[in-house]
Amino acid sequence: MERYNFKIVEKKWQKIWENLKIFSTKLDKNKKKFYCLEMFPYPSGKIHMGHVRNYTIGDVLARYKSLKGFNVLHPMGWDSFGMPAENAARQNNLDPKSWTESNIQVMKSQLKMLGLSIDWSREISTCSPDYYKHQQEFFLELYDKGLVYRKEQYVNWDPIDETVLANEQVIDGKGWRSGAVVERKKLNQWFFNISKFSDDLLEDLKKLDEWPNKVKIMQKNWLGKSYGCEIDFKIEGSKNVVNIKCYTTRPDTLFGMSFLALSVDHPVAKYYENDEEFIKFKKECATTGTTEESIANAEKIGFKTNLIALNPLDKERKVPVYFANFVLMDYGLGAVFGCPAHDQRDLDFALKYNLEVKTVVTPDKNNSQFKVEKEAYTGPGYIVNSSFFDDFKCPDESISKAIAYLEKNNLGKRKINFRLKDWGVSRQRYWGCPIPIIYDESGIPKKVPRSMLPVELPQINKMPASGNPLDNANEWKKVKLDGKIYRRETDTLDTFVDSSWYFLRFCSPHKKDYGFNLEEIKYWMPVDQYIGGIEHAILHLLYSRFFIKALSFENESFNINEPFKGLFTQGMVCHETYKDKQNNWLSPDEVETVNGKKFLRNKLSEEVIVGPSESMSKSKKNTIDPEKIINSYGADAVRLFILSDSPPEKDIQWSEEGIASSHKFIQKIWGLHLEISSKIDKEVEDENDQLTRYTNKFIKKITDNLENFSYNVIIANIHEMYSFFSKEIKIKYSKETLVENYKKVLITLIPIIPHFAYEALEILEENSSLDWPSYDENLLVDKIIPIVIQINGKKRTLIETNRDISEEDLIKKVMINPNLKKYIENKNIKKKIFIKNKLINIII
RNA sequence: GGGCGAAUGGCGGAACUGGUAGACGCGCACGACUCAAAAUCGUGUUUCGCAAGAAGUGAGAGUUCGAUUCUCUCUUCGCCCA
Repeated sequence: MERYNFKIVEKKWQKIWENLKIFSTKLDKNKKKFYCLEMFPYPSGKIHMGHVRNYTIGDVLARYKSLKGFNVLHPMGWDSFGMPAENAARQNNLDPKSWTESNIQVMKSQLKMLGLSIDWSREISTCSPDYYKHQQEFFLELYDKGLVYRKEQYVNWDPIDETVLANEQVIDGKGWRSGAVVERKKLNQWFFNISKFSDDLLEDLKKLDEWPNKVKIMQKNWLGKSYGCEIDFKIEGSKNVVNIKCYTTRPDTLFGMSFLALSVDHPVAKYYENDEEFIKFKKECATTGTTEESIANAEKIGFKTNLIALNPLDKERKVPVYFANFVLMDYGLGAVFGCPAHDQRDLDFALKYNLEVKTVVTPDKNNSQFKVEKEAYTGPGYIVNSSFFDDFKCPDESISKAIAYLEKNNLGKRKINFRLKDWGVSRQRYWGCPIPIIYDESGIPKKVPRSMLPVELPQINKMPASGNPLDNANEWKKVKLDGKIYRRETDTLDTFVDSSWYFLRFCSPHKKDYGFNLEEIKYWMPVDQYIGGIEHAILHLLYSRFFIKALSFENESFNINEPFKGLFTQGMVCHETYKDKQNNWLSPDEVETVNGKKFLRNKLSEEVIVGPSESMSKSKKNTIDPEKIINSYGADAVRLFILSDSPPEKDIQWSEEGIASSHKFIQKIWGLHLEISSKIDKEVEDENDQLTRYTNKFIKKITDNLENFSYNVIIANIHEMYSFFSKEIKIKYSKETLVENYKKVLITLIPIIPHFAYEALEILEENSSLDWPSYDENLLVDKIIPIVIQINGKKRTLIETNRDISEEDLIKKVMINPNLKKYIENKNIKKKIFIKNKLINIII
């Protein structure tokens, strides 16, 4: 048998597809469009198995939709700005641009090896001025709409590297590279007013019925809408401070208040700026870090002021006012009242500073003895010890009645609050999109005129050891405009901005005067199916949704609400982990299997410690290089395996046995192919229709499973098809019948193993246009079917019988069935449950 | 601490709206080919049992003629938020 040579065949078809430009797409209003998009990669060096999985899943869908007759847009680009390029450039003594560009070349050729149906004529790269020019235009557009503003915010500052650190670069309060203790530093930064759209972002989630529920819930929690109340507290003890406003979601526990806590950044803090003790306390707070989690886990500490807050419901109750490290200025109003009995954080604080703990909610109305001591009670119940709030049902009734009371008496105001904060887009980095802003001598910002866009990054030869090169690019920083000298903004945009609109750019990638062509995005948008990792469930997807809303804000011609109609989140690719006796990680290449046990490849006497299968990562050395695998097994085998073992939304375990078996299977269907294509055409009398019936069912299964993303089941269907066909073709069929069915099967294989399928179709001299095969509903139903016979709900046997048999006729058959005799004989039949064409259950 | 999800053979997993549990693959066993091995092909493979049969989808209950599927309680694991 002639073996299938994937090396020749795959190269051949990739070349044909490229030369014929069959994947390049044009706007065609007569055809229904389908926009299939996978999250574009960061060009980090080489592709990894995660990319292979992501892009294979997308390619299956794109090729399927295209065979279905859709006008498919399936583009690819590069998310090519970002910190790794700066780090790599520092390490290798070169500049981020050339590092990035050479990575793109490598990864592009690797992606091409996979045989993806990508329209490469639409390729974009976010670090190209052709791309970021339009991003700068959008920035100015949002600026004009009042959606961009500047304010001071704290950043993590590394005093040794003289650089701003992202949260993930701060490890145990120290800079990841320098090890220096990170400081909190206030900087003027640019913000997008995403919180303006909080309600829209929340409301429109309801429309996204093709998104995983999980992602919608995560976004909902992130937006964090809460219904509460602003309460005005009268303050005694200072002539400067007469009142402080607090936001609370639990005004019903106001009678349990025993202190008021302020953020150290609260406006009231200015009266303590000269207090040495306060300065010391503020410094101590600064070491806790800026993430919500580190604040939550830190010990609760406070600084007692001389202020006294009056409980608005009972002026006789006066409580101390503290500054506390667990109150954040950017949530609510930077001030909260503490009710220790019903909030664990408040309770920790109260116990530390010996403050009153007054129980005001009881879980049980009849239990007057209930008293909170070491553990706050946050569950439902009834209000107690609260004067005219007593007996309110907690929480729903009590909260709404409390708010109503406070509003009526002018003590507070109903208020909705969101957890979502505005999006800080300034990054003190070189390798990002320059912010198109200049400052005059007095520091007043001014937009760079459109005619001067793009603001291009200055060329550098290598990254300096520390600091941002833009700060030192004196020539670049200086701008002459209308006879005046301006200084450029040296911050660049967060790379999440780059990826917030790239899907629009794909619709008109070559348009010079604007980021997109309205007619084209009206045809292509929204993305019908977006595919990527769950790690982007919140930020990237939320920012993209915001960006679309910001573009459509005050712009009626841009009437897109949501960028992604369907979302699919694929699982990770995992592999076993290996360690030697010295506890060093080993890569799969260093391990050899002998008789089911794993040994060191170069020292077969030493057994390897096999760890659990974990997501592939360089640090655990359990990565597999896709290029190597493609070279030894072929792209089709890789595609087949990456789809076969697990549902696409779950994690998959990469295994050597698995990929080898996929490769073998392709050889096996090639054998089937040779057998069918070499059949001699003979007259066949009385040909049965089993093959045609089977093919019909097969097409239905594949089609249904493609629609449901049950790609792993499709592979199982193909295995079944193989074994059915190999047996069935031994029975006499005319070549015509054989080829007709087999051809349909081959077309369904195109999305999965395209090179193989095209090669096989070509040998069959099938030059007609390729359309997704339809199935005949009539042929899906069999005339003879098995019916389950149950006695007392237990399956006893199967009876093969005509379809649509009546209950009476079936009972007759049951009665004479020898296997059933012993169960029914001399028994009283109490009841019969008959489900047509499925089963009969006889109760005795 | 809260939210969401999951749990099916030795392993990955399949099972339509409650109706034949374990498809398909891996692994394993046996057989064929071979001097032998690899490769390939064939057969078998939930557990207990020689068999008839019985048990069986994390544990326990419930609804139902019938539950992997629906409800409740619990256990373990994963993810997200804190």
